Amino acid sequence: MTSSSHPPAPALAPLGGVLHAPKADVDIIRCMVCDIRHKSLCNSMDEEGLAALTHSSRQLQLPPGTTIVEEGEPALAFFNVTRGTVKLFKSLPDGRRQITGFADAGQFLGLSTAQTYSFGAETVDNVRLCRFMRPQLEALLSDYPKFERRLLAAVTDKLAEAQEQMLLLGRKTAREKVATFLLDRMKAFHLTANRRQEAENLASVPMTRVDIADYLGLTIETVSRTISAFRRSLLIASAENHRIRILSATTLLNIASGQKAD
Amino acid sequence: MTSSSHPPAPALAPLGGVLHAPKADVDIIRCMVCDIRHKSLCNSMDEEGLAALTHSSRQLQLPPGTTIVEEGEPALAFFNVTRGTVKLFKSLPDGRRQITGFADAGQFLGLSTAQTYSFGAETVDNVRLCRFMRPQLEALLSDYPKFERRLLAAVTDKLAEAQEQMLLLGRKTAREKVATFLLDRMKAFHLTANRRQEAENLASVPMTRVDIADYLGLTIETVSRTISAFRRSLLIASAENHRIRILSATTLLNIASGQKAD
DNA sequence: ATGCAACCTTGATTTAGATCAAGTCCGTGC
DNA sequence: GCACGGACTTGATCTAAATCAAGGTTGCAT
Repeated sequence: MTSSSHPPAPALAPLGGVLHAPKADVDIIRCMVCDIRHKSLCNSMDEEGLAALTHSSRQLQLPPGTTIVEEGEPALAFFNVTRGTVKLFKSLPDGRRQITGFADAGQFLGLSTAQTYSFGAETVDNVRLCRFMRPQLEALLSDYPKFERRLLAAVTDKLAEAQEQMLLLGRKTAREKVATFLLDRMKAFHLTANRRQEAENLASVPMTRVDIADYLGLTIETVSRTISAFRRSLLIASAENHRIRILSATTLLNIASGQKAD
Repeated sequence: MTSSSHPPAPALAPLGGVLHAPKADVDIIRCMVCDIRHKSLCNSMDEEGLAALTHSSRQLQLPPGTTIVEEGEPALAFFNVTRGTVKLFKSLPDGRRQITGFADAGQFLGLSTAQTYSFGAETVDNVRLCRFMRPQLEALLSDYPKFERRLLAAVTDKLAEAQEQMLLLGRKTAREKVATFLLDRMKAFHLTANRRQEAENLASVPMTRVDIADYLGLTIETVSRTISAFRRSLLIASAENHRIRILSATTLLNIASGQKAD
């Protein structure tokens, strides 16, 4: 079994990275002009609610490899990703790591009922996110029932996703895992991209092979070999900017769901 | 990789199994006298709320192997388990199955934002549960903010559990998986048991080896061999009534968390 | 433009756990 | 009390993916 060690843990910025000095008169309408608002929790808010959201949060911009949440640290804040991709993970004492999910723009992270976070979170690429301190978040939940209901729905969806991922980790082959991953990254790109993609069938893969392996419960070598095999079979092709072009989504879908077809 | 086939699917009772003809005058205080109320969502309710819960739900009693929820069927109801153990699972078209969790007394199941259930659920042993139809559940959420907040917390906890299980499935060895499972079943038994256990260190294991294997992402043979090895090492011993006695919880804990100690 | 470092790919070999194959145990009905 | 069937155990063998081991790419800093 694998024992992927921690990444080099680059300069844990203490989350001070507030975006361009939040001039009150600019920041007051932040949520109202947010371009991914409609794809996030925030779409449950009316104008007044959006003002409250803006007040309750700070916007942060963080470079790749920044720690957002540290496993075991006090769970003080809740985050909404508005740009880029965040990885969530859990680790064993000896360094083995499981990435439990990637949060792309529009996704939240940081919920916890315990005093401390049971998981870690780190930026994959350049990330922008809104941080809500816990008391503020709780006030919002109480003041805006629609927001609370929306959060309940969002967590319920995350749970369904987690169950899907358990099926993948427990019962799929390496080939099936990688095919599933590529299709998921294509879906994520479709949801995330603003402009109707010049070319649809693209998947955004900003994470390294190590991250993919730790997400799929494989080693980097197996991930690399499997992707190479898909490329050789002309199911996918590389594209610029950490993108992969999906040449045959239907075939990948068959593979992902366990039909041995190819 | 495994290909555990479906269990014999015994006589899918159409969920008519209402407990002893619900005489209105008995059923009206059902929730008030419920002995596991304090261990469930329902502990968020005051007296009035409990009456509302009783009104909004029906109590069912189901024998082992009964289907509660069928993957892909309309998500019409939400359930609270009050007795026994339910297994939740997802399947691949070829029959491979992943059990995503066991719901013991006090746990809920059946939440979904989609029109249909993305998972199946089946009784493991004799199960008693309360069924809430979706419209009734939604009314409760709106009428009792504390209940909604409690549900949000419960789903958040389930998500944390799911992440822990992903770590197990993706990165733990067979030995570590089985040790983790046994400890979890001990915790579950402590939470569930009413009388302070005559002897503490017992784990309740009502499910078959097939279920355990499908939960841990292993085969029944590997589960069996690993349990035998633990027994030989005197870490555990069999007990009556589908119970296992944990002889060295600390050693199991070390194994479960990846220290190679024994 | 060059050299380094991180990341990725490919090949050879090993191994943990799957698969195949008998049994054994245990509870239930006759 | 016996035999049938389902659940479990144990052993022998196989294999998918891990591990070990080189290279090859790429992008950035000098």
